[in-house]
Amino acid sequence: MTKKELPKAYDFKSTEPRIYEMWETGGFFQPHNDPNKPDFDPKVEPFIIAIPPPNVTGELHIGHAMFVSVEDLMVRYHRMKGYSTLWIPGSDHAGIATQLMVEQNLLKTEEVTREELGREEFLKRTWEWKKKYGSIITTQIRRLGASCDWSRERFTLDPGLSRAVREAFVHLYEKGLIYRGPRLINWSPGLKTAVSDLEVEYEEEEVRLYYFKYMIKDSGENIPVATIRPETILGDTAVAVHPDDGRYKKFIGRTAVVPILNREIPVIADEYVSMEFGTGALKITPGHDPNDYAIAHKHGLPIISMLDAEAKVNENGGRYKGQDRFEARKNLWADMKSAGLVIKEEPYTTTIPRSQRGGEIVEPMISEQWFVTIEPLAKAAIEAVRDGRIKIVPERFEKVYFNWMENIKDWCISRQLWWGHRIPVWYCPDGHMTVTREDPTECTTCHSKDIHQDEDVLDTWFSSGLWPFSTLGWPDETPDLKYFYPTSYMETGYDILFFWVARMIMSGLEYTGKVPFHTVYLHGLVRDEDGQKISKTKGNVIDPLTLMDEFGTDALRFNILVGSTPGNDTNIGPKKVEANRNFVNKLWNIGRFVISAIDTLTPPSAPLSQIGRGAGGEGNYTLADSWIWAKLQQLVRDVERNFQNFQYGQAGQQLYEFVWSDFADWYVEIAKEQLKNDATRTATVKTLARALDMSLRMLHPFIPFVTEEIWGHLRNALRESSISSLSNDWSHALIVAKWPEPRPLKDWEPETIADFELIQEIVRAIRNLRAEKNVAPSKKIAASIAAGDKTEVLKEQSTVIASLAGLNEAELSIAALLKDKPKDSAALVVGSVEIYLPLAGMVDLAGEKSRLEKELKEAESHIERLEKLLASDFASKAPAALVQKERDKLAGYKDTAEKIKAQLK
RNA sequence: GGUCUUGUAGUUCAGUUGGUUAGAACGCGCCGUUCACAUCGGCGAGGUCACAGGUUCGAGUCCUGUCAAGACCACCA
Repeated sequence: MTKKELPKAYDFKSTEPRIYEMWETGGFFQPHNDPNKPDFDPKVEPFIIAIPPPNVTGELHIGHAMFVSVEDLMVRYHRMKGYSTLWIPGSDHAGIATQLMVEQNLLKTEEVTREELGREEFLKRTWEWKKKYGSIITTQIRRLGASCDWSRERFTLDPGLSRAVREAFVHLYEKGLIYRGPRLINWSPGLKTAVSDLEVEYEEEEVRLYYFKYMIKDSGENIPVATIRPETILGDTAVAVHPDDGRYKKFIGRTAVVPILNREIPVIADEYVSMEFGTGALKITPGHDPNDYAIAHKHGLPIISMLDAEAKVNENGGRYKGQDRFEARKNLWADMKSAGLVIKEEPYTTTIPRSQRGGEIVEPMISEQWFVTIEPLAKAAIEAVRDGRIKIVPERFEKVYFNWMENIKDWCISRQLWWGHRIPVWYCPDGHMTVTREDPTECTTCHSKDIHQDEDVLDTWFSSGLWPFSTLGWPDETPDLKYFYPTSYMETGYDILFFWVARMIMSGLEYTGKVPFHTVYLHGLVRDEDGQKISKTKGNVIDPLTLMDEFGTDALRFNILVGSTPGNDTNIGPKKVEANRNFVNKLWNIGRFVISAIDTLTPPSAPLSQIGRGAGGEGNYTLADSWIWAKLQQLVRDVERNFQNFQYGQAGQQLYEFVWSDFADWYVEIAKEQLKNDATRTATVKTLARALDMSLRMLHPFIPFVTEEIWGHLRNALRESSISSLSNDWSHALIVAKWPEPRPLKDWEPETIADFELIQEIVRAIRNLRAEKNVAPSKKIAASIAAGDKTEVLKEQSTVIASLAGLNEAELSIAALLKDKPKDSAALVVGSVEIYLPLAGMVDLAGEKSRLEKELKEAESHIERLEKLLASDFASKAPAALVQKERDKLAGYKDTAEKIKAQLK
């Protein structure tokens, strides 16, 4: 193999597709322990996530990037940990969304409506549409690096999943938990279908409140009533007042007259009516208002529907028949005005129900629909979270979950659409219902062959609710279902906790008897760079594809994953992604450096002594080698802890800081010196390689492409080198490499870190002074250091100190004590170490005294603070180790202060 | 009306069970490019952790209240 020069900048454009192809064709996305294969081992622990299925005709948006990034991170982590890992992908038929899209397209291209086309032909066209555009979203999800097992891809309208839907429906029906009947539901006039309570959004809007007179029959008296929907007067069946209301008591039991229609309706008393609000009297329209509906039931009032499917007034509306609801509102009000029934109208702010999909105002209407009796299902679902079988992360959403579940209402599952699972109920002319798992040929009650299927389809969420098990083969006891169910994590946005998560829990428990997953992880929503909610009208839409084109997938993923916490919203924007692109490039260049060090490694000319600790156990390791190794062990422990606590952002942050601040800024710089030296070269290369290797492993779930690419180069370089024995885990791709396991803290680690930190402080202090005094970075200067008991450590590190601080090593003297205080020098005190830089002739030393005085003042303020602290109850009540730490600090500051004072003399 | 979240540097955010000099990124100022990386390096400025109480030896962190921003649920016509 020839050594290729790696480019200076990481080329994600050519790398990403190549790496993904390698993973996918290499079979790395499939569980290594496949229950369908003969060598299956049931003892290996599975880890599985079912993807939140995107809409089949949708296009990638930032929300997809969010969940794909988080789930891919979880999946890659567990895969590297050795779990038999499966991320099962798929898409959702998305009834309303898809049907609307196809309808609109038909109208535009062929100028036909779906009604003109007919149900069968329309469905044929929709399937064609799905075939044509359904792969766009999955291609785009691949671009994000998703390591899903595409061989197990599912679609909610697949035969298998449709069978699951059928089974679920029949199961509920047979159990008596599904019923059909006329009920007051939310009707979307534009879509001409019922929608569930969840699909209605309430928004505060400025409307008008209309006051008018309800005339009492055979008298000149009236009851004033207010409404925001005057057209519903046409459907009134009562006027209600509070039983104790002195103003209206006398009218209770009398008859009121509906304006214009002159229908006679009773005046009733009900405590629901608030005396304080409005006029204190309420018109009752049971056919078009949920509260009125309840009152009508209580009082046995008739229920009148006065709107048709398109929200036009029907035959019950007299002369307004055929008019649109808003037109009728205007006309009826005008007529009432002429009739002298109008009192006034005024502006009013209230919440208006609008369709989540179409945005139009939803009308409560009486309609024949299918419902699921939800209470028993909800009870079991509440229990599962309460007793800990399901854990929700972050925990606070459990409260939200309980609150919703405890107040849940029956679920309207029928939709007047064509694209979806048709309700598996057949009717015969006598009205018998046949509900079976297989399509029937006759009525099961009267054996009539003249049967027809219900026209409606099921709510899309009915099938999505089965997703964790329907994708695994349920209702069949497939090997996948047996091994992988219940699934592990359910990862999704908190915005669909009710829509989807709650329903999966109810369905899972009801149909499989098991929880569908043991952990729910809820991520936040994506906001723009300034924390603003993303919306098309604001024009701040963030296109993940553009960001990936410009900065690469890894950069986008890192932005999404780092700096966010579970359940909290995350900000994303070009600036941030750019910063992460820089990190990816930094990592790439560390990789280039390490690889070139390996490639140019020559064996030492003489045998080496064995000192120090580091990447390969005992060896010829320097302080820096041991230090970076100790830091790396600490990092492994921190990252592991954060992963266990779902603190992925924190883990990513720590990795970022380690790579850039510790590894690149310090260790790599020192390694440059150590590589020049025969005695330290081999251990340095080993350390470089191992530190890079472990960083790549831990970063892989965050930024899979660049880590895989560097790792491949690193592996190749090591294979050809004399240190190929460094790790036994180099045979496969990084995606299946072993996750670094944390080791307990070793005794030598804290001291090593402390010693190295002293070196860092000395270097920083010198750099600082140089910058302050404007000493040119290229200018090598001399230095004398009085190091006290740190003399030995510092002497060992003299080359390092000299190279990092820009000193001339030949003119660097380190001793426990300096016989003579160098003249005309700038003095620095770092802890107990004194540093003299003879800058006379180069810079003006006049400011030295005041600089030292400033530092003395600072040290003294610390001394004062710590003495106070140690004199307080802290000394007696705080843990001893902590007190000792503060005592040590105090001693350090005192030492520093003494030394500065000596300088000032 | 109920529940919840957030309030930390100019901006956007981290800050794990309370531990005593509060961090990052971007931005800003100064200096620097043969030596892995200008998609870079060095140095620096910038915060009374919204406010007021309380618990504690000790509070950005826990409790109570206030203010501000936001979310969700439920809603009186």
